Amino acid sequence: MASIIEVARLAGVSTATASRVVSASDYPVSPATRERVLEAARTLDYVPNALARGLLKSRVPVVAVIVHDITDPYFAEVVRGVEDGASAAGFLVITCSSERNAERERSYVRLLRSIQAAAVVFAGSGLDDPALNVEIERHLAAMQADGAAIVHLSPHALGEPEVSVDNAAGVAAMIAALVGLGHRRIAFLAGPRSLFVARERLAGYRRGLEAAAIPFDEQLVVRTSFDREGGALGVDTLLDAGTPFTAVSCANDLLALGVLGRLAELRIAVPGAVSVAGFDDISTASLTAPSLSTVRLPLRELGRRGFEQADRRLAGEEPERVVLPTEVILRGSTGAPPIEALVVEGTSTVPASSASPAALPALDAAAR
Amino acid sequence: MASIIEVARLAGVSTATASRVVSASDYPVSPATRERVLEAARTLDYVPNALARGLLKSRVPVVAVIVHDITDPYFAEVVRGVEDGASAAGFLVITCSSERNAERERSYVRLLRSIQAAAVVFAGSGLDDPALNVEIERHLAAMQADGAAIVHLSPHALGEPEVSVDNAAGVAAMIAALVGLGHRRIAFLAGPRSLFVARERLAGYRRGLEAAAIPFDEQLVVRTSFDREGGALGVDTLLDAGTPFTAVSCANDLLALGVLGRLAELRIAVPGAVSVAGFDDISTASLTAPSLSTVRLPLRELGRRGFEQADRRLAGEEPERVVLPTEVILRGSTGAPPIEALVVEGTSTVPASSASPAALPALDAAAR
DNA sequence: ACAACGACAGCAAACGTTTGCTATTCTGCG
DNA sequence: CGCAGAATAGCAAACGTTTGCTGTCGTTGT
Repeated sequence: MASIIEVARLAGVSTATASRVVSASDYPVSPATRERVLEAARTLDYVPNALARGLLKSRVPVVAVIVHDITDPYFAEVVRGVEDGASAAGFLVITCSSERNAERERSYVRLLRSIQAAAVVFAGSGLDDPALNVEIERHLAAMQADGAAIVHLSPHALGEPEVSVDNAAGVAAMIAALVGLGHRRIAFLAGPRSLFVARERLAGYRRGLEAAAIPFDEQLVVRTSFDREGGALGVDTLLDAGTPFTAVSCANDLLALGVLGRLAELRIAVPGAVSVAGFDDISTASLTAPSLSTVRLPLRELGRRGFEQADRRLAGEEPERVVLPTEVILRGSTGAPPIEALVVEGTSTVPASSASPAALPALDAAAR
Repeated sequence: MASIIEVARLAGVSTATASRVVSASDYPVSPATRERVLEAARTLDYVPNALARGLLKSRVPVVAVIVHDITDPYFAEVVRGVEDGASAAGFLVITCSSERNAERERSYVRLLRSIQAAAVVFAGSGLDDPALNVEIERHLAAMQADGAAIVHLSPHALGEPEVSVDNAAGVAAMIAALVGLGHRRIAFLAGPRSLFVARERLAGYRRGLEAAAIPFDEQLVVRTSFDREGGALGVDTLLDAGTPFTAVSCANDLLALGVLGRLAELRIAVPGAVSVAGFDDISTASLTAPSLSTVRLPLRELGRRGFEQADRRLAGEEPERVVLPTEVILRGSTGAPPIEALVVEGTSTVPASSASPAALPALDAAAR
């Protein structure tokens, strides 16, 4: 691998001059000399060594996006948004998937710090591992002190994200829509307790309930992992608990997909017996049977703004907090609650714990 | 950001000794000294500078995966496979999405070369831009000469991939399955002409036809982009051409998803009027309505083997070519062809170009 | 004709590591 | 008691850049 020294030698100039030519500095170099250097660089297939350069400049033109799970379409879409902006601005984007493992996240942050990445964008929320978070935050602080830009797209241990989506309002809006359809007993699959974003969405659920003057029932919220398995498991948990419900709202689409799957296995009609709603509007949502009602998040836009924010910081400008709006999309998986459920709800105010399973009359343990 | 010099000073040792401690070299250092250095490093929050280290060692413990499209589940799954292996071996994985843009791919390769990544895994096939490919190959050759491992998971400009999936056999098997169901007029959505992998799959289609002694009809293959839009467009093209068909086999699932969507819009029954088959078995495939028949690829395994291969090369061992098997998964989107079509096929051997549109009797331009 | 200045080129230091070699200390053995 | 040799520690060079400073022209203005 040719170095600038060889380029300089071949061009018959000093390394200083050669450097000034190849790095497109604004230092004056005569056209003739410049041409000779360029020619030499071409001949030798010269590629500047980013390490040496970064060593000196303490910054490498890379923006990293840290995601929880690279197979989750939510993150894929956000990454693409970041790419939209970053590539245009001459940065290269690298994606790091923590697999929801705080230790791995720590490793990535360390790597990024040690290669002096210009910016790191956290697409997912914090991981709630106190010990490791302390370390991660220390790295981030050090990077920021070094001039790097750190941007969060979700709530995290240290506070509010720079750019985000109004999760709580989104869920609340979906709850309102469900209530509008006639539902009163709405279960909520909240995702993992450890994810900040999951907590926000849960808060949205409570807020939505409150707005409709429906009492919160702990029995109706179940916490699982943020994936399809979690959704299936959630259905089982809900059914086992025996508390009646006519709709289940999920903290993300993957959960809802799992719910749909499990419900289909159990031959429970959607939306006939139970309505199902997701959150995120990943591309699969419109393809399922029935198609999934969900809350659309401007994911790509979120990524784009995330980069914008980073770029702004790099330029020394003040950050500017932005919250993107969401939109409820009603598709085939939601409908009016079954008649029996309405009757039960309408005629009595049975306490949740002792309510009859009238909302799902056809269901008993044997059916599963 | 504390450097090793400060650590050494604080510990009261030379940088050499400090380096030997923090880099876990096997050079002997007395326990007492070691402890002092470690303590100092902890106090100062020392993080080794990967740039300086890489500058000297000419290798950074990073394996990069280059994909075409980060939102494509196919690639996400492969990346995850690479991560499985790489993380275990102490490498960090970074994903670079070229967006099928050869120039961007070139930039990534340059970056990777210039940061001395230990390995780069190409998940997708080559991009068929001769000029840029020459440059990319030059970079790769230089990296390899430098000790980096380059692994291809798909056919590319310079030849066979180190690890791959038997694309042609997979498609051929699907064609055989379709033929087994009674289909004779099978269209093929081939994806873009410029993708090597698309060509392989098209070859599989021809081979499958040949095995069933069905003549190849150029009218039945349509080339589009490798995404949902391509699938929808493919349906339109096929219908416009007027050549009858009872099944459409797609070169990937995204195309098939697009086909399913467009067919639903046109109210053409699947599999009643047309059977649809995909390729890849992305996770969405089992969730659509009807669920998608497809060819399952061991994607995660592919990624895992890809890393294995890279690791082997890094260790100086000989590469070992491996081809992973595929499996046909028949779900709800395929079935027997409609009766009318069978009659037409059975009673006459009308040349393709003048065949009546009997295979899709309910269809005319007005319907769309 | 001379001073002053602008345009260009080169020297060498610095970035933060690793490592070959040399220097020092200590141990144990003859 | 002297010495070989093991066990440690340190010196300094090297990796490939960038850039402040200095030096050398040639040109312009008076």
